Amino acid sequence: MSITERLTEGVRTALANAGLPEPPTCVWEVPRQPEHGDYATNAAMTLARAAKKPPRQIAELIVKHFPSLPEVERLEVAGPGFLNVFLAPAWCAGALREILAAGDHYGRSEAARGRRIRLEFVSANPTGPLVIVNARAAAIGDSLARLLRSQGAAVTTEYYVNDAGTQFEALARSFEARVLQELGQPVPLPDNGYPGDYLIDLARDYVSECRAKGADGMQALESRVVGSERERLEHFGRWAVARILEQQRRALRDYGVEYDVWTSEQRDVRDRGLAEQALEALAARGLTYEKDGALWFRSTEAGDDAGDEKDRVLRRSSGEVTYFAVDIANHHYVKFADADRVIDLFGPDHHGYVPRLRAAMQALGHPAEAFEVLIVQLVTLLRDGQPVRMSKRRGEFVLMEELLEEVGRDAARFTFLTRRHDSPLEFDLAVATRQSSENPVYYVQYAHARIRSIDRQVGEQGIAVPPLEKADPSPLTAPEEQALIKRLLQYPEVVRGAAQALEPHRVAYWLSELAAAFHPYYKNHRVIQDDRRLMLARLALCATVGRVIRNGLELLGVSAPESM
RNA sequence: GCGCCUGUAGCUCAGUUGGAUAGAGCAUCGGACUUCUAAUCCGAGGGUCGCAGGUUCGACUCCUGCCAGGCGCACCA
Repeated sequence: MSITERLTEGVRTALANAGLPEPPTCVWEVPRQPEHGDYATNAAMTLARAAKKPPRQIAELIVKHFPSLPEVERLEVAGPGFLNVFLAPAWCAGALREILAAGDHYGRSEAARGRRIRLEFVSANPTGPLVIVNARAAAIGDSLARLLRSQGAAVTTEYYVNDAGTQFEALARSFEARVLQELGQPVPLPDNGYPGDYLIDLARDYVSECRAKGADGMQALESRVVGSERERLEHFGRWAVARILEQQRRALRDYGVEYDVWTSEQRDVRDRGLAEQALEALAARGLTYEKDGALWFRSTEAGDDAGDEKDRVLRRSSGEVTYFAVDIANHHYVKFADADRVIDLFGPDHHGYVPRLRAAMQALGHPAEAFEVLIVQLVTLLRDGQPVRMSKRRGEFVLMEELLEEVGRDAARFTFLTRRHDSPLEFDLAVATRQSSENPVYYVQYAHARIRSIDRQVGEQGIAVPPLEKADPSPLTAPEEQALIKRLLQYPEVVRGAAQALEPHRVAYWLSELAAAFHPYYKNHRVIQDDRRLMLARLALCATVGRVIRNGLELLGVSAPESM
């Protein structure tokens, strides 16, 4: 049980003893000012109306009837009715040993045990390489998966491959044109084609691979380019998608992001006839109608509050199902098949699409809270203060690989994770590169490296150290030491809060604060010294800080270096 | 025109689900290395929380209306 849970229990007991009603919730916060205690609650103020007593009086009653707990040194009533809790130093120091014993388990919980979560992120069209905003979504999505798993949830991460439909065809046509150009034929790039140089490179690869197979290969190629349109698009499209997907997968792997599932729109949804099945399910609920030869979804009736009060097409008059229809099927039959909660990370260009998808999910019987969409806002890339224009269509962009090369994986991930996902982000490449040594990520990592360095010194000096989780922490009486320990005790609740709110940036900020508490301590107090009892206690404290930094950085997918 | 996101220190961003005197990093200025790593530490300056109302014991946080920027409003995805 966490500290705040214990405190909440104490408050409830006190209220019961005092004959007062219980609050619906008891929210604890860590006050900004140390003199306001280690934890504070406004329970008395929220109770004032129901109890018909002034807040301060209620708080006094809580203090009077509060049970004796080993965690608590004293309680104070302050301000308009705050209840401030001061933790007992001896208990805090003792908790250090429990953290060390918990090891990489510290910060984990079973709060989400039994929850099955499907988490989709990045899912860029397989029509080009990944770019910077994809790196942002990858960092957030991957960290979310780690956070949710740390709370016991069974998370399946998914990359949805949009390998069908209009954009797939555009890619296929563009690639075919590049192949023909490579063969010396002066064919133009189609309208709405993809002009990027990467397709020229791919076409060159394609042709040289055919050539490498000798006469057979070239013959196969020649028969391909004269096939029916459907055959040609299928062949060139599949080939290009497979290559581009492989590039994307490699870039993500270099970034430390691996997926559990790569869903193919064509293979896993369309070929299984799930779209038609979804349309029937909606029709059975009376939520579709025919108009102008097309099949429509009664979006507004189903709760689509996008504001434009328009119904949405599910099947075009041409007979083709829309992306929307396929997506409904994907969510309903594929994602929800083995999950009770579905989370999608979308770009801001898709936010208008969310209400209709949400409406469709609810129409198909999924509770509103079971389907969540996080909008990951755009990254404005600056180079020397000037915005870098990016357009996949015009073939101008900064690749995810280039970002990694310039600023590094850890710095890139940490930077993305120090912003809320729904906040637009400015990323100045020149600044990030030039000032990389002053990036907050290095501040946190350096704290870890310093701790490791102490361990190395201990080893080199031949100092015998018994298992630190059994060390006596009572010599840790300095204010900085007490403050560090109390901060370490907050970690599990920070992680839980971040997981619950789907906000990994909370962990990143908290780690910076932990490092900010450690560095001055390191400066002012020598760990290795003659007083053996004190040294062992400090070694235990440092080991705990190092452990928590490792655990926290792991949740962000950032490495904890042994030395820097 | 309608909808979504954003607006907090010179810059980039946090702000604990409505709490106490609004914070961090960078940048600027001034100090600290004979000692476990100076990618560090100590100190200083810097604010009409876009604007105006409202809700209440209390508002950066919630509501309404404006202003500014970004994005979206297809039988595209």
